[in-house]
Amino acid sequence: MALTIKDIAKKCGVGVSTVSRALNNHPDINKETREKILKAVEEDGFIPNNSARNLKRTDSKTVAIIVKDIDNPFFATMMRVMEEEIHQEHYTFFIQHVGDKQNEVDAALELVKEKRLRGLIFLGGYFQGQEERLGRIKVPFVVSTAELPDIPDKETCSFITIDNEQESFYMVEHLCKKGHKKIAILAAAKDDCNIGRMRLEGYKRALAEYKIPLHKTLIRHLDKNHAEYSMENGYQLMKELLKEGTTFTAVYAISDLMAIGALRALHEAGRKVPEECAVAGFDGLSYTAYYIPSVTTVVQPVEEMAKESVKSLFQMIESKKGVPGKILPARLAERQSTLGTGPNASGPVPVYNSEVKR
Amino acid sequence: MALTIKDIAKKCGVGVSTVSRALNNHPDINKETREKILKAVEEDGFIPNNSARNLKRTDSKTVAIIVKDIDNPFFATMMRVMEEEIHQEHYTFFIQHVGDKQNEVDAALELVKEKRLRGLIFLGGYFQGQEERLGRIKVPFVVSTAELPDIPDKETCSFITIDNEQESFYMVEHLCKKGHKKIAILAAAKDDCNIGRMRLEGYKRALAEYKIPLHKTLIRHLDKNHAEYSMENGYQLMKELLKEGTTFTAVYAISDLMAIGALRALHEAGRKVPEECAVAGFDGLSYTAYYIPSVTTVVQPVEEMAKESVKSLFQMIESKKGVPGKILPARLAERQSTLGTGPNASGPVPVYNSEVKR
DNA sequence: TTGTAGGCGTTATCAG
DNA sequence: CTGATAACGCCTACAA
Repeated sequence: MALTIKDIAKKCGVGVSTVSRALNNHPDINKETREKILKAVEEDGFIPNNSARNLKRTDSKTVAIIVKDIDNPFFATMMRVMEEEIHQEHYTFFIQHVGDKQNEVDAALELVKEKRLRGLIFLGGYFQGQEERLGRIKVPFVVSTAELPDIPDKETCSFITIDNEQESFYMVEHLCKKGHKKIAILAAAKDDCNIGRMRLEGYKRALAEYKIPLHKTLIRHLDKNHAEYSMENGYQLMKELLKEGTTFTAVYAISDLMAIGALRALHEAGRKVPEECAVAGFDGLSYTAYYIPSVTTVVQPVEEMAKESVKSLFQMIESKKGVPGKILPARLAERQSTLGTGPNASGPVPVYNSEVKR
Repeated sequence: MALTIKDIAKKCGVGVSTVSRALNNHPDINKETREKILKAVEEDGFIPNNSARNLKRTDSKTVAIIVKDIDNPFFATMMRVMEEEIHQEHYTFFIQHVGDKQNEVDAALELVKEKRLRGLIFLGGYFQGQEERLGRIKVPFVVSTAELPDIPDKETCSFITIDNEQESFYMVEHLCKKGHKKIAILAAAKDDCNIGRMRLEGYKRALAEYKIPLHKTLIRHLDKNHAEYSMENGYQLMKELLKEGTTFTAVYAISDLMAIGALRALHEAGRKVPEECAVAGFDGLSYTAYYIPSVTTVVQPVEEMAKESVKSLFQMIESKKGVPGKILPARLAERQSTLGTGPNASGPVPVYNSEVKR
């Protein structure tokens, strides 16, 4: 079997507790003893068994991030920022992925027990209908980039998100103000009841407010079986729309990836963007700033969301009280894909746009 | 304290071992007893403590993936494929991220002990000079998308990668064959000794083979302090090059992200691609197929690499013998960004390219 | 089929 | 400052 603390103790002629003290930087230990032990540890390549440690420990100064959707293109950034913030608090942390079929709350429940977590952050996931389960999590947690339902008997939880409906509304309003009246939307699958639906709602509300009738053929839903907000799916949706020949002067994709797929499809069909058709996305992926044409989009405040998530978590850990959820404002970045478009446009579309903020 | 197996036992009026048996689907247990127990477990929301389990267990049917660089854009795909493959073997698995400063091998060593892993896969990372440490990993492991140095006293390890130098060579050769003589390269930081250097070597060799003298000003290195292969860094590098006014007819970026940054910079400078300048990348990110113009690149066999990694791992787990490392061929995808370019070009550049394979 | 007891590798407690 | 020893929660002989 592998090396244990006992072996080290024996080798150094000390008791196991002394070794443990050396390993954990306890103050009450002779300097030389400590060094002798650490040297032996180094030499033999001894590694303490974390399972045993966690089993015994009550306190861990550890938090975890539970990530539901690896693919989500801005989770990488969020994780990096969270990592920094958590380290600043002198906590250790780790990231746990949960698969498509796994339940994120179950994973959390296990982890809290296993690792003696002080708190955790959910990155993505879907929590409607999981109230009861969530209530079982005994440590504070924050749901990041997703809505959190009300949880009976649970105080120390919070959420950070943006107002998907409202931001979506702003985007469509932006198009309306330019005078667009035929605005197609590349939306989520029909039965979606997550952010996809919210963004669609925003679209509908904006049109209503601007007295533009809804055209069913301009609302394109993803297929149930290909429901990812991917470039490929955006591409396909756009192609179908083009094939049908319905007129439209603007396309709003509920995700940047879909917008890019759409742009590709438009390009291949010979439709010039933005001159002949405006295109807008949602999310604020950095890709969109580099695309040609650069893509108008709703930029999610990624860094801030990450920071606020961590902040809320530690607030709860320290105060043992809940903190209210936060809805952060996003930023509409107008880029070339909608520039100078629409009946209300005044001048020609600028050809180059180094001046457009990336 | 939280619920334990004892509480459940007491509640059901049985012994702890019976509960354990129910929990672990042991065959020798009365059906009704089992159901009674499971019902109680469900009711109380009991969750076994994994630390205790792992401590006791010797064997776990678990493998782990250790990911070094969250940002790497094709790791997401690789992870998904690996996940599928590992599940097919009826193993459980999890993904562990290690931070920039953390050492991946140390993380592995800990994990093996803690979770009683049967094997693990490193995704990314850097292993030169870590031979001794790697030798301490007592279970089989595979290094994916990175080189593995020779490890004394360690049989059951392997690697999966592509030949970065050779593939890079092919890409540059491709440009040479088109008649390009002034080929700029956007390369890694000067002191890079990883894939960045290999790709640069391939560039040099290709030029040598085609009797094209090296122009120092055409070799643009990333700055040490901004060494990521990012769009932003590619953009900056390209801008500098353009500013200097050196002539070139093609740009080869050692990563797709940098290529896209470069394309953006060229666009903003009014240089038409591919008409006035060819651009090529490396990696095969799906994004390149949707960019306008679509980007010629070296497509890494992502799926295959993932599958082969898992395959090799299980081969080693089962046979307890090492398997030789594999170097997989990549595919050069010619797309619009180099189409019909160079002195040897025959016709005009096609305007649309729905026919170009995405 | 079920219960009891011992031990997995640590850490915490408490004497020394 | 140091060393025994009892947990931590679970699994697994072994006995019943």
